[in-house]
Amino acid sequence: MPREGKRIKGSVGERAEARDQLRAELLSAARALADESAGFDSVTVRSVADRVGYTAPIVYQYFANKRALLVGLVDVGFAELADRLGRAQCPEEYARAGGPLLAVATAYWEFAAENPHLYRLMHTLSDVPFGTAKAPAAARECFGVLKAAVELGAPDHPAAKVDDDAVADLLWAHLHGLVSLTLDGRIKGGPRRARELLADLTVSFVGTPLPVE
Amino acid sequence: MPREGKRIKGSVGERAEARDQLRAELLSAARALADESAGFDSVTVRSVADRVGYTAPIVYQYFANKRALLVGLVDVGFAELADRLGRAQCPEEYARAGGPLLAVATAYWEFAAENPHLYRLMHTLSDVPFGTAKAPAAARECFGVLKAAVELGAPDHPAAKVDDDAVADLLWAHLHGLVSLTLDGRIKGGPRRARELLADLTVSFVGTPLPVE
DNA sequence: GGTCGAATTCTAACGTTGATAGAAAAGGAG
DNA sequence: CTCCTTTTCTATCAACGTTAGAATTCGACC
Repeated sequence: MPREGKRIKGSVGERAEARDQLRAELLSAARALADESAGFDSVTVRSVADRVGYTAPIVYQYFANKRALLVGLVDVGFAELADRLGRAQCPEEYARAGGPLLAVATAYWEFAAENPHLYRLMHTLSDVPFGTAKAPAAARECFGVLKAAVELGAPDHPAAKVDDDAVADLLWAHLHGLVSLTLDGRIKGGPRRARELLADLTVSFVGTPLPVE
Repeated sequence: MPREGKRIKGSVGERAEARDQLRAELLSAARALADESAGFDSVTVRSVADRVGYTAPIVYQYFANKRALLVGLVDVGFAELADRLGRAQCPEEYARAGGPLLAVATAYWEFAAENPHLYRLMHTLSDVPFGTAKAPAAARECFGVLKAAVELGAPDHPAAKVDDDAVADLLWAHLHGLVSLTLDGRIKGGPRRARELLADLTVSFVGTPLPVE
């Protein structure tokens, strides 16, 4: 869709708005290009600019460099993931899915399945750490949902003795591990079977009774 | 270290040997460059060739393209991981580490900690699937070790009902998830705390007794 | 309403990268 | 000593990220 108005114009307020919109269009363009071809390797600065009807240098009016553009997309990704997880975080969804863990795990899985390239980018782009502070707000939000689910769904997990966040960290790691290996084609049987494993992941996470002798 | 003999020479048999050695040197050079700077992004065909005392086109005498060179390194990585896991797979190590799962998990963790860039490459380079067949032999070997450990260490895992490999798949996913997030700097507290989580991962994997009421 | 100035966008170019073609050089075989 | 194969390099290409500076456009002010 080549731009119609082409140049950004209007009063100061209108321009600020138009600038925000073009920034968003650049992000969408990059995302769309990654989806249409095979991943973000084939997304070039020129192709992104082309798709919104501009030439390459326009990108640098909105992002410091290509990497910043991709980091912008990572933020979008976490925002969408947070939204999806948030919608799973309510008693109705907990009940419908069969428990807090399953509800949250399913939401996580579905986001990754519907946005494989974006998901991969979110974990491929290094130096976007979010150990504690400095993390994108959306990422902390995601973590919060996982933590809430874990407190209800696996209150007696052994990792709880490490600290308050440990169990949620572990759940995130488990989800990411399964999703990541699946996207990489490293789980035999593909997404279908991996989806089954996801259910058992949550089952084992709440704690399996040891055989009583 | 610029080459000394420079040109490959000698009788037919000697040349085959020398070719194999140069191939290995190219792989080592790429690996070393990744370790010295920050990851494989800064590894260029020219820099690899330079490091072994040749010019860029030499690489294409040994690998179809840059990607093939990196895939070669992935194979090296899985071979080393298989070796390390294999050394953990014996009754002595099982006992020393506190069970088969801990032994295997520790070996996995240590490999990743000592070779972060290579580990990342092994999971970043897409289209190197090993769902079932076609997988590098070393990767199947790794899986075999995990499977053996799981059969001893978590015989009653709920995922066992999916199929024979399900529990091992899950363990691999859990290990990869924690390692991967740690390398990405996404676990607060860094490797130190993540290492603790690893222990609890295995504890919860064998099955936590539910509180008996 | 015409002019000024700031904002926006493009053209042109640079250095680097992966990759290829073809020339050059080197060594074994007869 | 000459030939022929193998090995290696020089030169070059197109594509990429990025930047400088020119050109254009439009709102604002007199």
